[in-house]
Amino acid sequence: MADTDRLMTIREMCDTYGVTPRTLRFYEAKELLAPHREGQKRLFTRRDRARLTLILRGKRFGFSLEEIRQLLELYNMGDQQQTQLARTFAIAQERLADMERQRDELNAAIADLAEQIGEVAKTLADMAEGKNAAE
Amino acid sequence: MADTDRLMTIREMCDTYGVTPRTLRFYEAKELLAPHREGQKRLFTRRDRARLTLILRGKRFGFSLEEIRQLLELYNMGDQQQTQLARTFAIAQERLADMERQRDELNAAIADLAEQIGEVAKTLADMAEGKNAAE
DNA sequence: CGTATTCCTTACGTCAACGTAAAGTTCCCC
DNA sequence: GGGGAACTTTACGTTGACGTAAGGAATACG
Repeated sequence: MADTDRLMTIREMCDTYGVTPRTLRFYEAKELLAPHREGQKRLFTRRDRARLTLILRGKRFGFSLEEIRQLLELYNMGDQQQTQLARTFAIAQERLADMERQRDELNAAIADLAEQIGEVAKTLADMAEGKNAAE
Repeated sequence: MADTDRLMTIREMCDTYGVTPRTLRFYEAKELLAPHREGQKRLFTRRDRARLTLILRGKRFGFSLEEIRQLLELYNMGDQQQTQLARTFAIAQERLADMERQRDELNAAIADLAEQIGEVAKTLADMAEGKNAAE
């Protein structure tokens, strides 16, 4: 357990997650991360690493950092006030619906693009046989 | 057929697709669209509309306008030179792979988020029963 | 005929998400 | 104790995708 609970320097974080120091400091400034300090040096906890994983995932889906920040609240609420919890719950449900819509559209676009590729593949095959496309 | 072949003004386009004039002019400047001109006014064809649909779709998946421009080439190649066709074909295959990866990640994230939401829903239900979350 | 609407071009402004450069600590090593 | 490695802060720069304002032309309306 000593391993997962290890505190990491900014450089270790960068190497592990493929980001720059600037990015980590930027996320801290935006209150997405909150590393500990030893003197003035940052030390990233297990919690920071879990959050960073979620941040990077969120980014791949086109969420803005601000949206991600709101989602992180959800992952972080054990026993808060009911009102705030319910509000974040609603936000998360909307995001989920968004993501499902996006997935559906993505699947449609994949099918679409695959079909186009198939046709181009045929054209290329014909050309390889020496046929002229203009015939 | 007079309907689908209708030429549309910039305002009709904006109303139909929910974009601003600036956006359409911007896409033209980036060579994503190529509307006809009547005097100096733009008239958008059926082809422009089809392309705009693809542009907007692409954007929802996080493709840059430049990437979208390259994809649009594919949708537009009937019989081009083999070299160029093959190159675009390769690009399209990479994009397709990207999209499939994105879909897979999206599905994982959806499952993830759905689970979190489920847990929060339980917490809310407990609270509604009057139980204290701290108990 | 005036003016109102809709279009146009040109060009500077903006916002997110960092990059990058400058200048200052802290700690380690020989 | 001089240097260099790894960290820090502050602050201006960059890129993509437009927004927005300024000023001009064409058509339509009362």
